[in-house]
Amino acid sequence: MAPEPDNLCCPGLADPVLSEAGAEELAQALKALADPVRLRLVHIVASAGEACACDLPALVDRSQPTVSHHLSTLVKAGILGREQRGKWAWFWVEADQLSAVREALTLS
Amino acid sequence: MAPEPDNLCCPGLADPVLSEAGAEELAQALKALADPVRLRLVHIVASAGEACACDLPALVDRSQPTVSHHLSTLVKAGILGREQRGKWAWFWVEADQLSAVREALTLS
DNA sequence: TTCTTGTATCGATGTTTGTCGATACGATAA
DNA sequence: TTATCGTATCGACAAACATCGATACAAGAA
Repeated sequence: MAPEPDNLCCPGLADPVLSEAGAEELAQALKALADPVRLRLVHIVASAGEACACDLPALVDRSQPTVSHHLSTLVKAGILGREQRGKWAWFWVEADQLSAVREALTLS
Repeated sequence: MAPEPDNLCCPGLADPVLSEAGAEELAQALKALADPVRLRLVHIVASAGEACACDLPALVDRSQPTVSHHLSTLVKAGILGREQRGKWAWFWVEADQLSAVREALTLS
């Protein structure tokens, strides 16, 4: 396959541009965004500034448990913030985290 | 759950910011990027400008079929370009597609 | 406290996905 | 042509995931 273990055919190919750990972390954030329902949830919340969970199942046409699971995924990934207000759960977009993902996708 | 079918508790929540089809398409591109091995492949290729497939299995520590499968996923998503040169397959980053993904992640 | 209601968790299921060994395809070399 | 070698495809398998119904939890209302 390759000519030699450490005599690569392409120059500059040995530099660890993106570490294994860094790739794992970025992939985790991208995975949270790489679902059509979650993308729509993020856009809906972003366009409203804030949104309470009560409206979201109807807007994305999914069951309440499914939406809850997706929201929890997005919160865990740091893309959405969450706050309980009375009996309602409110969500907003963590713009910084989204920017970080965007910038991590900027290659040299 | 929600107060009324079309009397939402949050203003501006009914606008279809991101269509279902648009979400599906963007999710597809993000899914192609949302894997640590594929992310490292993209970064390796980007840092070298071009890379032939021969070196990549060793650099990402995966078998040749696995790397071939990942490269094919990235090419299908439009993130990598591919050209056969003699018996070697060469890859490069399609910067435009990557920029498009980045921009699609910019909310308002 | 008891009742009501919004949200999260549990359990199950069908689908997708990352991975590899074996094998087929393709292009150069002999 | 035949042999060699780089790459893609096939088949299989385990792990991850999206989804939902049922149920548990939590917070206000009565």
